[in-house]
Amino acid sequence: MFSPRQLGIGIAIGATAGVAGTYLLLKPVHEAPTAPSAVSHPAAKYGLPQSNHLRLFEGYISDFDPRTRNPAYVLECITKESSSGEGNRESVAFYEDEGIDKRFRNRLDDFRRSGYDRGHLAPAADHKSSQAAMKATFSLSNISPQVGAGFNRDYWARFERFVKLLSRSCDRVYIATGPLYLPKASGQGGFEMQYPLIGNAPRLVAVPTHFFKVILAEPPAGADGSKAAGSSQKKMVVGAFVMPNAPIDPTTPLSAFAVPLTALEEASGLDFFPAYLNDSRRAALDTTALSWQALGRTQMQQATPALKAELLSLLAADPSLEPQAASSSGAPSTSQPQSPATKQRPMAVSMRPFPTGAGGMGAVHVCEHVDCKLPAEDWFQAAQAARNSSSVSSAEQPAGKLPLKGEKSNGKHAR
DNA sequence: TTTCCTGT
Repeated sequence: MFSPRQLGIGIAIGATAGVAGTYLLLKPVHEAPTAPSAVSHPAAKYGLPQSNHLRLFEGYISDFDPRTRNPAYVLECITKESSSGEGNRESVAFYEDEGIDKRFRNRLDDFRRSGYDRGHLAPAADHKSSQAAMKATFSLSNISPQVGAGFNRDYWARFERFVKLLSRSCDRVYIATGPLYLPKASGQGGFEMQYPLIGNAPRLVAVPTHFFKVILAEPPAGADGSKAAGSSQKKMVVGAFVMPNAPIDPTTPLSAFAVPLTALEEASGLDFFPAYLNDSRRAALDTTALSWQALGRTQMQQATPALKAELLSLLAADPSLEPQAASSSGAPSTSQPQSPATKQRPMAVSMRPFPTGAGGMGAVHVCEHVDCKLPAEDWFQAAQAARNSSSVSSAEQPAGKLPLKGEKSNGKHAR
């Protein structure tokens, strides 16, 4: 009668209903919605033990798990507007979430000299519409310990940028991000959990073995009247990805990390986007996700030049080939006229055909919507180079760097 | 168009 799942849903609804405009950084929002009086079971006369803390911030929600001292998940919604603007992280510092009791929250000291980065789950770059919005992402209730080099500062950062770019081809992008603690196979067919912890016992912060992102993107509303007619055919864009909290080969295609939602939900205990995902949608998307994962892993493991060329040709297939599978897979329910809808796709992203992709009950996998390759691994260097060349607008020579070196050497010589 | 850490 009072299953944890029902409770969770009730809490979520109660909390979000009160959010509207009143989210405050320091307000202990977890107290109101989880009031023990909400449960009338006789065993709960003196209240239920509290284990999770729902924290509402401008731009995102964190469901903080005090056992691991990580968020259980962080949920955000980004748009082109929210992810661009004046927000600047230079003047922002991480801060402890005083809305969580001292016994339960993670602390700045936990991360100091831990060897791990303070990794944003809702990325700072997703919330640049105002300085306040960006600052909110620096609350430690949005932070998990992440491996820095090779992961948080590299592949994961590129993944975040990939997700952010979805907000250019979709109206709204809903993203659930969180840690995973995945067991390893132990000797005799069993499993065991093994992961580091940082901080001081007993107030330890778990270091997740993996991180996930679940993406649910709304297709753009018709910009013109002509598109409005086809709006019912616009498909939601959905995908789930899981990556190890470890350095990742920068050449790995993103599709190699696509996972079936069902598997992620079974591993995490979380039911994602329950107001949209139902069993049939989930099943269709899971099939597609496995296909993309297999493609990506094949690409990763057997990257002989010949196979690379073959895969590249497959990936670069003509966009006009788009969802043929509706006819081939024999899903009669999805008997939509395909021609108008497919031609109206947003610009700047390459539409990709994939045989098992159709029949997603109104949804397509992320890898069908855009190339599930990440931007070039040297995109930061490229951006820096572009910045340098633009700042040295008149003089194209790299001499702009020389004065810096000269200053340093001058300082040394002065001594 | 990005992540972060290190001292006194």
